[in-house]
Amino acid sequence: MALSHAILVSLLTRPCSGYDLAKRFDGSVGFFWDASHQQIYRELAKLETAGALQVEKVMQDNRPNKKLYYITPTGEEMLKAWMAEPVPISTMKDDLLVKLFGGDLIEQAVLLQELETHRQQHQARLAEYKNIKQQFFQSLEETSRRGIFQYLTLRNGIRSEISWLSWCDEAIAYVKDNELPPA
Amino acid sequence: MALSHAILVSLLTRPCSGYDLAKRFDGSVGFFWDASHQQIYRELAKLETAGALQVEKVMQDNRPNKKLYYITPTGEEMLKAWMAEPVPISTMKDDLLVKLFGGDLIEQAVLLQELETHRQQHQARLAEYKNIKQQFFQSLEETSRRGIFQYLTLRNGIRSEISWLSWCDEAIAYVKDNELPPA
DNA sequence: CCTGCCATGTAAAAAGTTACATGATTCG
DNA sequence: CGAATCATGTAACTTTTTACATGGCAGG
Repeated sequence: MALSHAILVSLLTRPCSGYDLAKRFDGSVGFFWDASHQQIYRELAKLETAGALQVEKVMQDNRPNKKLYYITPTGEEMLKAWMAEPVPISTMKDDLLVKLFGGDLIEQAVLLQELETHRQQHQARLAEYKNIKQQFFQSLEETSRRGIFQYLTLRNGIRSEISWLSWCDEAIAYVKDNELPPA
Repeated sequence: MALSHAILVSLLTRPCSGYDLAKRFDGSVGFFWDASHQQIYRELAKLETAGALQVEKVMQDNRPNKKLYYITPTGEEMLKAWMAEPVPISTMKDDLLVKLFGGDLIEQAVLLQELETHRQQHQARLAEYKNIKQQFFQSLEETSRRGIFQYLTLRNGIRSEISWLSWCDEAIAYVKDNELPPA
């Protein structure tokens, strides 16, 4: 049930439409929670029924009308209640590591290609994160408390990508040059 | 459908029962894939129907009988076929980061407690990983190729936990002492 | 003219979670 | 004597994924 909380927390910053939310889950919020637009629309409907959100229909010319979702006091209470409860540490699910575990089964060139593609994707994400940092967190002294909390989630993403990059290098060195990973 | 692949890759090392598999998904394989025993039993039945696995019933005294699952050539082909296909980089879902994003909503003492609990859990995982390294990867020169691939997945876990620990320190320093995170 | 953006959803299938269910043995 | 380990599953429910569905406007 944490998708609902991710939606609520995202709506704290600024009320928005399902479409906008979906884009956020592809950016900032997407650093720590992933959701498709289908999930989001369904969850928004549920949250509205539960009284956690209020909707305002916005008529538009030249483009489809949209629904703006606002978090209600009830919604904020729900979020706070959840935040007060301890949550378990997240579990991992990573296809690439499953592959690597059986890495000796396939042609090393194929595996190498895959590792290099992944390395590139992590690099791209890191660049994106650094970009956001430049754009929104130029001066931390002037950033609000809420902003700092959001910056901390960004820091987590940056650290994670750096960690992945170094790991990819290790793995690539082994597959490519048979270089043993560090002890 | 990647649970099936995680099971297959795990059965490459050694045929075993659903119960044993569940324990592995709580340890070594669990570093990169999480699954409950219910899921595993269901998936094993499916894989058997698909011809990817063969079962041998083992009668035992003093303890319940069990079913040993072996991967078949068909199963190995399925796994290889999947491994040859590129996989997307994994998406993240982390409750703690959702909480942190809205960190200013709750009492800082509560948040601090949560961060410290998580830090402890990451530390425990790291210790576990290092333990496995000591036990099974003492000498990499003498480790088989397959073993090195498995070691690489362990390295990923170790790197990830180290990264989390440093991040927790940053977050704790902010919540506790109002110390701004690094730019 | 075609692609992509804006904007909303439905429906079916697959995967994952939670709760229930059993029962002997071993260890402290 | 009680808890943990071994060993297997079923059933109901929730969540996620994948595919389908629509339609106007803007820019190259």
